Amino acid sequence: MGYKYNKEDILNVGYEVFRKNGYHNVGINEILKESGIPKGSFYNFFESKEDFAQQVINQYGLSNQSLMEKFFEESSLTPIESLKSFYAMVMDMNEQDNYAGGCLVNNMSMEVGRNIDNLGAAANQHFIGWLNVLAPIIDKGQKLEEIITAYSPMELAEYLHAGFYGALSRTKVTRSRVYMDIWLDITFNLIKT
Amino acid sequence: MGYKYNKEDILNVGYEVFRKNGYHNVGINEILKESGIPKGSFYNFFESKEDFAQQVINQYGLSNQSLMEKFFEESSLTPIESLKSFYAMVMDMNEQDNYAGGCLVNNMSMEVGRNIDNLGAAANQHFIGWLNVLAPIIDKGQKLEEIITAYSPMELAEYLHAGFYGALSRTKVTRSRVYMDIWLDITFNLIKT
DNA sequence: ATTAATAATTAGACTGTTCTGTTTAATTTG
DNA sequence: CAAATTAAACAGAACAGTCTAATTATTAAT
Repeated sequence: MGYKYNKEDILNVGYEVFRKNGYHNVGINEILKESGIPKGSFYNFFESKEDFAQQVINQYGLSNQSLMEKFFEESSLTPIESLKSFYAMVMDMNEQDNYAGGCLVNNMSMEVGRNIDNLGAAANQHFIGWLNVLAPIIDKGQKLEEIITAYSPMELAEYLHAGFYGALSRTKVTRSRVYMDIWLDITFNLIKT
Repeated sequence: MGYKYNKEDILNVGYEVFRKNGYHNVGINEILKESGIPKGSFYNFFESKEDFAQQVINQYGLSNQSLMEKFFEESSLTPIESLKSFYAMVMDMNEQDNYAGGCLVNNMSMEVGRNIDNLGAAANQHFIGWLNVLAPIIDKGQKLEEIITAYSPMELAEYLHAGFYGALSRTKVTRSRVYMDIWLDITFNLIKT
């Protein structure tokens, strides 16, 4: 028999709350209230708010990477179509969320990436992990002559990554997916052979 | 003779501090300390922290729009080269800043754009203002057959805008302009005819 | 198997600091 | 002298984190 609470439940609450409300805008008490655990238990599991946030980032970063790997493994489409359908799926998820949260790792990276070194480094590490999932798919697409070869797979992966997050961030204030859809259309028209 | 302090000095301090450290991470006391004014004077000029931040956003948003307009007016390059050199200039400025702050309006839009409506709306308004500076230049480039015509000037403006901010945000955690430079190269190769 | 000892977890009151914003009085300007 | 501004003490709430005690789970001994 385990104890009453477990870390993962608290991390999941942290994920949702941080993603929607940011880091400095969220107090520990909000995490406690949402997860129903008392303060003593929280500080038994986590050293500090910063340590907690780092574990939240790591949990989401790794689970998102698994999701990406699984998506591309299971996809029966060609590389470029597979990539496009991946972004379309993420965009659908964001629409269902009413464009409220965006990506936790990107939000954290922007808000505290330069002020809290550990959190910035964690965010960057997961970005690199995700890019390393994209690059081999792009490589395949290039070898199949679906995707332009003027740039390396990693360069194009960064290009997709940056463009997508730029477009995603626009949805936060426009509350519309219009330009995110256009981003997808333009990007995949431009990188195809 | 005016009084001892004026709003613009305080707004400039707010610009620098908010840009580098965010909104919720910055207390009024930090603004007071940096600008050397007492609390009473601050609340004489501004209704609240939120009101202050909104005026900071508006001042920077408008001044950046003027800077853009002036840049393109004075540029002797062709439209597409003019656009590219504009982004190169902004990238240089960001490098000189050691990738520490990024764009105030974008940062605010990301951190509080969805939680503090007034600030989100202000950020979005300035984004639209900037896009409306870019679009006519893109239009000219299309008419000169320098730029692809498959997408409208506004669509391409959003594409540049989103991609640039995505690439810019990457510099915050990588502390390197490598992929920002690659973004510039890829983007302008892809949108040229 | 039961019990005793130990370790981990739960619980929430409490601390000291920082937060935004208020208030009242002094000072400066037109 | 009247209005605007300056000045800083003050208030109340929220903040991250600590502390002591209680309960619960695990391990060791019998």
